[in-house]
Amino acid sequence: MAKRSPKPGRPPAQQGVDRRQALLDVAGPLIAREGSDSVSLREIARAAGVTPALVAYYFTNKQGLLMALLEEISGRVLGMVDQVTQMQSASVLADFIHGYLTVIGRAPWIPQFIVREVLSRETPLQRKFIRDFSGPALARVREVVGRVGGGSQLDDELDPGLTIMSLIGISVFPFIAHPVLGRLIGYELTPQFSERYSRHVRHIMAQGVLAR
Amino acid sequence: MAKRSPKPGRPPAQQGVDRRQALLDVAGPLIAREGSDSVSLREIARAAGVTPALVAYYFTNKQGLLMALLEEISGRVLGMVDQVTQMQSASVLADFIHGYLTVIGRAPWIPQFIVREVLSRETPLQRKFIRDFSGPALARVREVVGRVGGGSQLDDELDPGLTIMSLIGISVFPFIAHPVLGRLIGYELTPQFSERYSRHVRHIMAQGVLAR
DNA sequence: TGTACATCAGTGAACGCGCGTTCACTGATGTAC
DNA sequence: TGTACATCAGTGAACGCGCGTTCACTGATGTAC
Repeated sequence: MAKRSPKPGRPPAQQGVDRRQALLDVAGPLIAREGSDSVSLREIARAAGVTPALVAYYFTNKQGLLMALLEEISGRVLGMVDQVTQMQSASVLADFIHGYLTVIGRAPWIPQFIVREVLSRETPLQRKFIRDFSGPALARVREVVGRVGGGSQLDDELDPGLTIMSLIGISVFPFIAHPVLGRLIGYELTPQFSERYSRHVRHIMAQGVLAR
Repeated sequence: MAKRSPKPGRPPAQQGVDRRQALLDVAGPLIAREGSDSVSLREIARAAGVTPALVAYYFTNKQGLLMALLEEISGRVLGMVDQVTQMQSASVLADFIHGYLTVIGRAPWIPQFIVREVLSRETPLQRKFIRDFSGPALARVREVVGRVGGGSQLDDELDPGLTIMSLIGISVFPFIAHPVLGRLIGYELTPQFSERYSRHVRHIMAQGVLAR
C-alpha cells in the first residue's frame, strides 16, 4: 500500500527513498507490457506510490519518462557491448550473445519495451535510439562479426547484415513472445532460462553461422 | 480524397465498394504500426473514407474490429500451414519457413500486429489467438518438427520447443524491426526480400538445426 | 408493370469519461550570518 | 547556537481535449401483391 501523506507541503525526508528511480522501476515493465499509450500516468504513479504530477516534476512530461527509460536501457546494453568487445576472447560472437542474454535475463521487459515504443513509430524516441544506441552498437557488432571469433569466420554464403539481424531476432524472441509461448512451450523469464537459451542459440550459431 | 456524401440517408449502391473490407484493409497496417490504443477510430475511418460510426455498425466496437483482423490473419497463416503439412515433401521444415515468409511477405504488417496486440497483454484477443490459432498451429508444427524433413532429423542436442521458438523468431524479426533496421542494414519489406531472407534462414537451419 | 412497405447501409451530432498537463501552494530542508 | 530566508520536494485540484460509443434519423433498395 502506498501511504498517503496526511498533510500538505514538503514531506519529511525519508532515507533510502528515491521517487524518481521508483517511477522508472515501475514504469519500465508496465509500459513494456501495455504500451505507453495504454498505461496512464495515474496508473504508473499509483504503482510507484506517488502523484502523477511528480512525473512532470522529474521528467517534464510522459515523453520525458520514456526518454529516461531508454537511456537506462542503452546504458546497460552498451556497457555490456563494450565489455565484450574488449575481452578479445576466442569467440566474441558467442560472448556477445551470452552477454546480451544475461542483460535481458535480468530485465526481461527490455525487448518488449524496445519493440513497442521504439521500433515501429517514427518518434523522437526512435531518433534517440538510432543516434545514441543502435548506430554505435551495430557498428561495434559489425566489427565483431567481421573478425568473428578472432579466428573463425562467417560462413561466406551468409550476408553479414542478415546474419546480425537473425542473431538479434533469435535471441530476443522468447522474451517478446513469452506471455503466449511461455505457456505453450513451458518456460519462465528467469536468469536460468536466459542461460539455457543462450546455450541453445550459441549451439545453433556455431553450426549454422560460422564457417566450417 | 474520400468524397463526402452530400445528402443524408442511405447512399446509392456503388459497385465494387466494400466498406467493411476497406476498414479491415486500412486498419491492419495502421494498428500494426501505431498500436490499437494510439490509433483512433476516427483516424481509421478517415483513411477508409468512412464514418467512425461505421465501425460500430460492422464490428460492434473497436475490439470487434481487432477480432476480425485476427481472424483474417489466422485464416491466411493456418491455410498455409495446412498446405505445407499436406505436401509431404522431403523438407517440410524448410517448406514451412518458406511458406510462412511468403505469407508475411505479402502482408508485412502481420508480425507487428501480433506482437503489439496479441502477445503481451492478457486480453480477449490473446485468448482467441491461443484457442483458435497458436494452439492448433503449434501442434501441427510440432508434428512436423518431430518427423523433420520426413527423413532428416533434429540435432538431438537441441530442445524441440526452443528450436521452434528460434525459428519463428528468426523468421519474424526483420519484419518487426524494419522501421529501424531497414535503414541501418538496408532492406525493404517486399516479397523479394522475403524470398531472399527465406533462403538465408533455411541455410542457417539446414546447418544449425538439422542433425548432420 | 406499379405501388406500398419493410429492411438495409450509413450518417451526424452528441454523450460522458479519462487522459496529460498545469499551476498555485505548502511545509521541510539547507544556508548565511 | 539561533534566527531569517531561499530553495527544494512534492501535492491536489482543475483545465481542455480527444476518445469510444450511442442513437435517432434518412433515403435507397428489395420484396410482395
